[in-house]
Amino acid sequence: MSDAKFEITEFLPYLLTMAAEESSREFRTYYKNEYGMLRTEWRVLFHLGRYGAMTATEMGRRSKLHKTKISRAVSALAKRRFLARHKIKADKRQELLALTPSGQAAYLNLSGMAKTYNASIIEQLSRTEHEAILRLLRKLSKL
Amino acid sequence: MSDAKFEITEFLPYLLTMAAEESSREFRTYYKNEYGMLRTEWRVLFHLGRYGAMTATEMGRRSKLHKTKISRAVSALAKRRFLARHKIKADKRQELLALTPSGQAAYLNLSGMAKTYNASIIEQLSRTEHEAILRLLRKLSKL
DNA sequence: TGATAATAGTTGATTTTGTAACTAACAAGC
DNA sequence: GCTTGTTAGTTACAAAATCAACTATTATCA
Repeated sequence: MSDAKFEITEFLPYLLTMAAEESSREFRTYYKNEYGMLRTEWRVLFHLGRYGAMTATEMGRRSKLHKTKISRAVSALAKRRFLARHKIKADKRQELLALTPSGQAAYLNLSGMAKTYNASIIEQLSRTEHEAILRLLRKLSKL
Repeated sequence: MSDAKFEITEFLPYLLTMAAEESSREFRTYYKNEYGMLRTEWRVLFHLGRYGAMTATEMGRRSKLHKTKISRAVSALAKRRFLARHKIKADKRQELLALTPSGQAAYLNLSGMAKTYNASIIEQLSRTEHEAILRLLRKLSKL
């Protein structure tokens, strides 16, 4: 950088956005073509599959998705029977969201693909690079 | 990773998206609050400021933005007099886009802020980390 | 108790994006 | 010239994201 003109390819928000879009776009074909899911739906599915049944609020806390996005994703997934809503007796406002068997199957399939896809990116990096990148991304994304 | 359960915080498309959103969100306040710009508009402004006047097609090639996005951003910037369109005699389909003085001023201000903002992120990293990250991001974003 | 506030989740209106179709101008070949 | 194909850029419509307002329920506390 020093005092040369500022290049956009040095600007991290820009680079991150491009890299995120590119890598997400590629993975998107899996959940979109095979299950007709949107990204938010895939994320909700993932969270339920990976961390078990939870309420929408808990989902929001974990996934950092806005409640309206979650609400719509849950409706879409419920309509296609990937998840079911269960009433909670103690509090009628809440409902427990849980994957159905076909939701489970979709989760297993997609998360397997995610793992493979991820590995294919990571194998291009050295161990040190990989660790540095995870550290930075986690810090930046405030996870 | 090995054979433990796959965590979403290891999944690069997810981490990149979160980090991109977080870092972009923060910078967005600058061009949004002070100039009422959208991200695409800021990018167009940046490209004109940094690389000089060019046509919309050339802008698309450099910025990797879709022509409809560029078209709309240019309209918005032209309406607010940040840029002006100049006819090209040799080809009536094209027009040269160039910043006006107030567009120049906005560019100088915002790119200065971008540089500072970027430096504040980078200073948290070692030189090796910084280089590793730039390399990965440029590779992933296919720049 | 009963009034007020807070929480869970949904819905609607507005804005922004994405995709495709379109118009106008130029290029190439006959 | 005339037909066909390309290219530059805009517009229209659909999909999605964002933000605010809303309903229903539970919590707080005088």
